[in-house]
Amino acid sequence: MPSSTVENYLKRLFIEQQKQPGQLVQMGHLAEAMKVTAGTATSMIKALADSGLVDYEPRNGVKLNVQGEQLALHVLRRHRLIELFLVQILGLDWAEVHPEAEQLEHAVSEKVLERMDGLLGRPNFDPHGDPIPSADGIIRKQQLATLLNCPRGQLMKIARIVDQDTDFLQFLDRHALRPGATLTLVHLDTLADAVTLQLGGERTLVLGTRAASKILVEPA
Amino acid sequence: MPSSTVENYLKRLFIEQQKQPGQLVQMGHLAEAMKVTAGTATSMIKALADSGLVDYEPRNGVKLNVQGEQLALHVLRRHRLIELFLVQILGLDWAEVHPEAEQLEHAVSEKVLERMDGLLGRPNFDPHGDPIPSADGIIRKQQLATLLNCPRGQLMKIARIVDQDTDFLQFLDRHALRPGATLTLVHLDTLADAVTLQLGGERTLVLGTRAASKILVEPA
DNA sequence: GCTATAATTTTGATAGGTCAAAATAAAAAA
DNA sequence: TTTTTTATTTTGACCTATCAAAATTATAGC
Ligand SMILES: [Mn+2]
Ligand SMILES: [Mn+2]
Ligand SMILES: [Mn+2]
Ligand SMILES: [Mn+2]
Repeated sequence: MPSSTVENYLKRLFIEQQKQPGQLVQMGHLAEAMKVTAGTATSMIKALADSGLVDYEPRNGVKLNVQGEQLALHVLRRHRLIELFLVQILGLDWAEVHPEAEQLEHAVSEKVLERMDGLLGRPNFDPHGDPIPSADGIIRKQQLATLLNCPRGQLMKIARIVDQDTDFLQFLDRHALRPGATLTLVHLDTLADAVTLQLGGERTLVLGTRAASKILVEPA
Repeated sequence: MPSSTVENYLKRLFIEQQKQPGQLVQMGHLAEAMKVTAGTATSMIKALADSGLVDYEPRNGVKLNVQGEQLALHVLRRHRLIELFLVQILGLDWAEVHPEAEQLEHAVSEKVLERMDGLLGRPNFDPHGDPIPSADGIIRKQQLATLLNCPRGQLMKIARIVDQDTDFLQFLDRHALRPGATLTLVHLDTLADAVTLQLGGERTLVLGTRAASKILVEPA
């Protein structure tokens, strides 16, 4: 049985790998993401390599192998199902479920997870629009535009938010920018580094490109 | 924040203390209950004493102090509320929720617990009939008879089962012996070390005194 | 009161995770 | 091609939790 530390590393590796497909994850990058020192990351990765969960190229980087990826997807499934459960069944705020799920994902058994899944009606997406891997470890990868590269002047629907920071999510929530909400990209000003959005009614909102790139949309 | 190991020791101390009120819990007894060696228990208890959670008399035994007891009650509350949640909301079997709760009790936040409590309607008892401590750490102590010392020939209601072993609980369940069920103590045979029970209908059941003493009842 | 026995505590080790600081290797700059 | 900078790995330590085995009490028996 993998420890929760191991589960966290695997999950993190999967997520970082997806951001730069094909490439190895650098030690420094991993250490930063896990909030540990580089030396700690190195020794952990060596242990994971010994357990046959990752391919490690010293001084080069690391990637999940097939077995590690399956495990990571399993943890990710638990995390995301739990998030949805907390929102749908217990009525927690979607902006604050991430840290809760971060703990619970290591404590929930297969049996309990299966019940949650059933109760939720075998959902495909979590409250942030992140896809939920299937029980057999398959994840649908979506091809979504960001608010920076989506068509201008066209009504779009928010599909996913790729940031788990509670304060950021609460900010979005205050402007009703949640998965499912619709909006239009009015203007992208590269010099000002900002986008102008048309929300419901007359409301207009200006976001910096950093923030805008975290909002993934699809045609409404 | 106490580690889950610390939480488990405190909970165990509380439960063992209740079995022999007033007395100190012996190291050997604690070690046995925690399934660790005596040396491990000793060093853990010394650590708990240093953290100001228990009163430790070397060579004599240990007991929770006020602070430790509050913490223990808090863990017990989490454990029991979770058990009820698993049965009522997720539909798990009451015979198998204990080990699940044993993990979840360390991962559930106050916020999540509060939602569970609300959803369950502020319950007072868990699926085994164990009382659930209140949020401010008060536990009602019940004065219940066992199937060994309850009045004979009188209809009794099962109030509580004081054993968490899944196989034993499933055995009870097969005979419909669950909290809330009614039955009559027909005969207690001290020589045969057994009791004869009258269940619903014509059904009769003979239990050894060891098993019978784990079934707590009250007048129906 | 002395001895055998049982319970408890100590000691020395190990495993998992972590950090700070030193050593090393690779990449970039000069 | 050297030198400097940056990233990675190693080393030495520490903390929590655990065990096995040795040392130390207490307790009971005689
Ligand atoms: Mn986690
Ligand atoms: Mn999510
Ligand atoms: Mn526990
Ligand atoms: Mn219970």
